[in-house]
Amino acid sequence: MSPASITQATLALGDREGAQAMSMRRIATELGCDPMAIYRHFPNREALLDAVADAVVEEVAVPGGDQPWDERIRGVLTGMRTVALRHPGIAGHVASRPPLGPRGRRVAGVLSGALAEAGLPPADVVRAFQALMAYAAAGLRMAVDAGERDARWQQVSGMLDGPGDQLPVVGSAEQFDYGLRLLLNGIRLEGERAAQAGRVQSGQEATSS
Amino acid sequence: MSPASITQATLALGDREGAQAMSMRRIATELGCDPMAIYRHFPNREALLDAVADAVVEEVAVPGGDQPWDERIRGVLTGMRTVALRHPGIAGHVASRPPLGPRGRRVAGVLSGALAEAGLPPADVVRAFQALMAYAAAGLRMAVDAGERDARWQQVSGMLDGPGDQLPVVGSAEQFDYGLRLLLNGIRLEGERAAQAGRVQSGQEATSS
DNA sequence: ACCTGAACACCGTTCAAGT
DNA sequence: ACCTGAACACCGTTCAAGT
Repeated sequence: MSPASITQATLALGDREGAQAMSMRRIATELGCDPMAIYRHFPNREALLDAVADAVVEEVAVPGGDQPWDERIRGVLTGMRTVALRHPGIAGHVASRPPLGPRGRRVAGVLSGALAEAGLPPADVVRAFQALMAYAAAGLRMAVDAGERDARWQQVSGMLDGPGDQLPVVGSAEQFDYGLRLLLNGIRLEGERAAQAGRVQSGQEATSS
Repeated sequence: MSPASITQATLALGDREGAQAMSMRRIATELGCDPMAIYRHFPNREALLDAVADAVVEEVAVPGGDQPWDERIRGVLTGMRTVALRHPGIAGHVASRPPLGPRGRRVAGVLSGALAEAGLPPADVVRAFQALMAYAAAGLRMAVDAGERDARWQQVSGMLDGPGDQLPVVGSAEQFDYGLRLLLNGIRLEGERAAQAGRVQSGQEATSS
């Protein structure tokens, strides 16, 4: 009985039987102990789920620094999505929180480094970081909901009278990539503007209108 | 006792005492009836919350068609955020679902119309629509969480060693607007590319490389 | 036939009683 | 001092019993 063993058992239970199986009582049954024993290692259920989410984030492969900044952002965010979807029980919790556990900071570091390299000033790095995390969380949640919760997102496609059957599935990887491309395009533009403004301010003339 | 009166009572209760006050039992107490009476008008709790969310979406002002497409998107999405935050009890539920109730379709119509006007082909209208809804939901959720749930998002600013105190507050309107600008910039670029590709395909030459 | 409320199968967490 | 499990204060929903 340690924080790590409780975390692992909770993750396994969620993988096997879904999010609502991860109750303190069911987890205790899985561990063969009293529900109250868990409270000796975690202050409450939320703290335990945070630990499980952080364990999942550890599986995300961090792209090497040799790749261009946009590829690093794409890699780390699609990695988070893929890894979380391998663990359906905890995916919803991963989506609802920033990756700020000990393991999650690695991910945050990649993102902020890449955004700085894109040319964003420090204040905008924070803004863009939060926008990316928000988008990644929502994309993950759509994927989770599409699988388990309802068919309502499916109606969206029907409403917007596009080319019928060939529309991207809601919450799909392709759908996720498209939104990410929009954001990365927007970030690239912001970075270029900031670089140009910097050049003008330092006395050099801009080369294009 | 009608669906509408139950919906209104639930909304008022949530506004006054928060999300977790909206239990079937508390709602029944508010209405002065048996909890089971509600089930004669709604199949389950989720359906009731959907109705409450839809009632809130009705308050969103739909921008006039004379405004440019990006202003219409900005207007309708910030409107959803503002209106939802006026009703903190149900805001989390609004964030977790697409606005597909009878009233929500108005919002969906504005977005898809604006995206088509931006020059996106039909399949991309659906993709961009979903990306925008995902971002709006996540931004709303950040605002809700920042207020009620935890201070963890606040740590983000601290980690990314920006200019200390002057960083945008997590979940703030300013933060929301920044991410929206990134997306709208990305959409504008996509629309221009699609227009250019269309021109090339129809035999006209592109004017720039 | 319609309506009610007792009962079922759960929750997370507290706290007093045991070792 | 440490640990346990009974108990508290709730859930959403079913269903049998009443009118």
